[in-house]
Amino acid sequence: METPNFTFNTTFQSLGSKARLGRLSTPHGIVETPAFIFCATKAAIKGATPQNMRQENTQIILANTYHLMLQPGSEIVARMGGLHQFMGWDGPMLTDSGGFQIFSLGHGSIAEEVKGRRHSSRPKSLLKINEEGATFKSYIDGKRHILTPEKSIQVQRGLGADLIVVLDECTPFHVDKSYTERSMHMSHRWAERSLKEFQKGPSGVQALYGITQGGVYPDLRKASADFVNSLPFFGHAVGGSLGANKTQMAEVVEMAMEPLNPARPVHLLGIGGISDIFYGVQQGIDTFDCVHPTRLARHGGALVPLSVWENMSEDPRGREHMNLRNARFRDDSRPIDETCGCQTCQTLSRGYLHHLLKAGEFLAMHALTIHNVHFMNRLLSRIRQAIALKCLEEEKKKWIA
RNA sequence: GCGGGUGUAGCUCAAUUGGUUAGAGCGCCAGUUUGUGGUACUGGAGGUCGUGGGUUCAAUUCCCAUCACUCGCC
Repeated sequence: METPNFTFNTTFQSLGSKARLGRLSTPHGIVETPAFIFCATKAAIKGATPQNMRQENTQIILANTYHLMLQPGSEIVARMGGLHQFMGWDGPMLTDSGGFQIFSLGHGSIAEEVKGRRHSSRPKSLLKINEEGATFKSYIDGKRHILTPEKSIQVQRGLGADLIVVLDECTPFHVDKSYTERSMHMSHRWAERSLKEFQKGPSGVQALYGITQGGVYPDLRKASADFVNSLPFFGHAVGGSLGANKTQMAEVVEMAMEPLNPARPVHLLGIGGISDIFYGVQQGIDTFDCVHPTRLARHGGALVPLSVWENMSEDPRGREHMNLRNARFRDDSRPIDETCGCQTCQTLSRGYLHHLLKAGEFLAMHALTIHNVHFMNRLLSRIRQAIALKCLEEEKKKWIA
């Protein structure tokens, strides 16, 4: 399973938990893990430039196969020199398989159900799913597309990210065990087909991640882990339904992680809350990705550590961000977080950001995105430091209550 | 000065032949956002229905007066 130009080494293993430090080496650079991967869905971080991302200490970003295959198409990106050159990001990069979007965007309610939520009125665009692959309508022009495991790998090859992922079916939370089991086996067959297609390509250019399925069922999670362990994937991603709430998610992550081969890096798909990251790290997760930090920024939310609430004499329990749209920030001349070193906190006040949000100025989203990106990179950096110093529990108390 | 029109939530407007706690959008106040269809979703506060009379069991609704704004004509 050695993939030329790609290596993953555990540089430190905690004794108290499964938390570990690692070095994930790619042709575009090294990622110190645990690390957070920001979502540049359509080859763009919404509201920030690649320079902004580098300036705020970003190690790695991700782009979405689903969106890019529809617009502008992987051929265009390939002709433009691949994603790195296309978007001006020369660091490590990952693309997902497009599987999740087909189900979450297509089924309408599944995205919500997957994460234990409800209500959605999106049009259904998923037309058919069978052994061959998934047929869906483009949300852009209604054109029919078929995404097969082979096609997903081909598209990702054209996009040219360092780390790529096998196509899977993301089962919604509400389905029963028998459906989850059948779906898991089909995703396994898709994984084998993805791997076979992957091996037809040039070696040493990209590394492939396999995904563990099994929903909330311990025996299925074990079977799926055994399966991905048995194939020569470079890394693993924890996928499928993680349950209906945070408590169940913790249980699922634990049961999914336990049997996975520790020699390979493990990515937890789509998770990015502060408390979730601490939990994941303690279960041995090496990388996370989530739209939360950047989406939250666009809605006026700034991620903050506990000290911010303490400085305002407010109860910090359960809070991970401040809503700068709140009227109480109208005449607050302090930065979001006095201890933050980001560009936004160096120059802009809460009161000004509040005004920008109220006035609908794009600058608000830009400034908050930069802050949240810096925050996540700082958080993960502190977590790595704490793991090395064997004080992760103490560190955690500085970020969440 | 004469004639017409309009006055309902902070704003733009709805309210069935007069009939129970007068609605919506936006705004405002707050909450939610976890493998991103870029500005979504949920909840909440807020009205002496221009003012004063009158008719009626009952008036935002009908009548009179009055004020404000507005259009047209002398």
